[in-house]
Amino acid sequence: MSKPVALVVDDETNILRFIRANLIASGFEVFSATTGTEALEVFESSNPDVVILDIMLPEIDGLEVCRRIRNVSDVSIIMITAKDDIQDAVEGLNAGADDYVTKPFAVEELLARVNAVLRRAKSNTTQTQTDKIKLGNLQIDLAQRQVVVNGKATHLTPTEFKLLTYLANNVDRVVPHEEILDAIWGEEYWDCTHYLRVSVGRLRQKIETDPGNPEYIVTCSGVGYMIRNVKVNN
Amino acid sequence: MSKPVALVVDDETNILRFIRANLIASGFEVFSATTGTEALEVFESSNPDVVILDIMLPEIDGLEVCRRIRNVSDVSIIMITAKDDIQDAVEGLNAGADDYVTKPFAVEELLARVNAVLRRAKSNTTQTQTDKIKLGNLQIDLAQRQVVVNGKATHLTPTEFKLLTYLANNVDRVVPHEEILDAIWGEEYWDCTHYLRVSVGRLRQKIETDPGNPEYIVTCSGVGYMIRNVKVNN
DNA sequence: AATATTTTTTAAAAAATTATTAATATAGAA
DNA sequence: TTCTATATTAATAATTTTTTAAAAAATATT
Repeated sequence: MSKPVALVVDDETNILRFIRANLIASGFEVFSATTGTEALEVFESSNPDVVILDIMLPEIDGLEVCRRIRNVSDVSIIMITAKDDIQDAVEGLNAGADDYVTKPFAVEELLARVNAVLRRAKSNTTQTQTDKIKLGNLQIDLAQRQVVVNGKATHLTPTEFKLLTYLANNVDRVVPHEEILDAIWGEEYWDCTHYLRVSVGRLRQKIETDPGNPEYIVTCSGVGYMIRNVKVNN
Repeated sequence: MSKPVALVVDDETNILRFIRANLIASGFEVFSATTGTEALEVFESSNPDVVILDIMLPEIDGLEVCRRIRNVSDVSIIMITAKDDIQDAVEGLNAGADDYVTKPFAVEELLARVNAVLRRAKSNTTQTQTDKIKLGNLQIDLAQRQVVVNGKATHLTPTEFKLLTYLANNVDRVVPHEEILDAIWGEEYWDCTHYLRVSVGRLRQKIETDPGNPEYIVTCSGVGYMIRNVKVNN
């Protein structure tokens, strides 16, 4: 593999330079940004393996940047937060960060976190992330975030896509409502089966030949949903 | 299923009483301890589903208790830590805790965490539990929540499924009506043998070759039902 | 064998769960 | 800002599952 790519976002240029230098010394290719808006732009173009993100930022704050990145990517994110501000850290994790370090920090600590997070990310991707999942006549293209049903490309909304891939990663297993809600909407939504129902309904409209008699996503009354690897005859 | 068991460890007896009361109100069976040493003893004997653990404890501190429990068990552990002490929280998670709440906390928050942690733990076990039970020509597919009889898959309703797996986990033993009702419907239904009869009837329709002369689920008049591991000749 | 008890079967009513639809709210993009 | 796509919410229709009750069959008891 070539050099890992890091994106560092901090408005204090001293700190930014400092982190940059150390990451480069550790063998990273480093991009940087000093505002939230710039961060999102650079993120698009640099496609980093890890993002190091200060919470205090002008324009769009770090939490918001984190959420937006999370919306479109599973990249590793480490937040930098002021010491003793546990609230920030917790919010960061809720917004989808993988870890955080408190300011001021020793470089070694930051590097250790970065490496730990990358290690975890790597072991996850080798396990789960093939870039295409096939289920009968259904193809899920994880990279392009679209599905191909009977050869026809179909656009899915973010929620629909997450829902479909979650189920697809658990083929032939009834996944309980709670678990799906946990995974897609977040733990605090475990109760909101109605969200799930509406989304499953829309997803069926898009991927099932006859949405009223679903082939792929079958419902298990009282329990949850299961996606089936349907047999096709060719 | 019977009540979930919680172990609460705190040296401040006011807080302890407070948490106890709320957990009991939420349907938990609660054990408690006020020191680290006592906590480890009670843990052994009570075998709880979740441990709520204050970090500040006399004798052995909460972190150490957490580590020692982790050494021998995968039970869910929630740490209670002083507000703003982010270091504690981080160490707690490193020591193997599943979550933490900061003091002072609202009861609702603690209960929400407890339930979230238990939900996660539960969904993990359903995933890992062996995914098939075989009894002669009968296969119970735990992941897909269906039975396969002579190669033909049949869908089961929640009650039917619970009933069948309960019996299957007690092969070749007559399970008394009362016990089944306790386990499937709940202890307040121990009396409702008619529910059981109807359900057994429907289950037989689905799994027996000749429901009138059941091979698998045999009835023991006046006592209960037994599922048999029938021999097949191949 | 006759009677009582227990169990099975059946069907209908009731309850719970799920699907569908449409209106409203929200977020991101032009 | 306004526009567009998406998500949430709520109401209602459809379906599935459970409960209830009663009659028929089987089993046990006297």
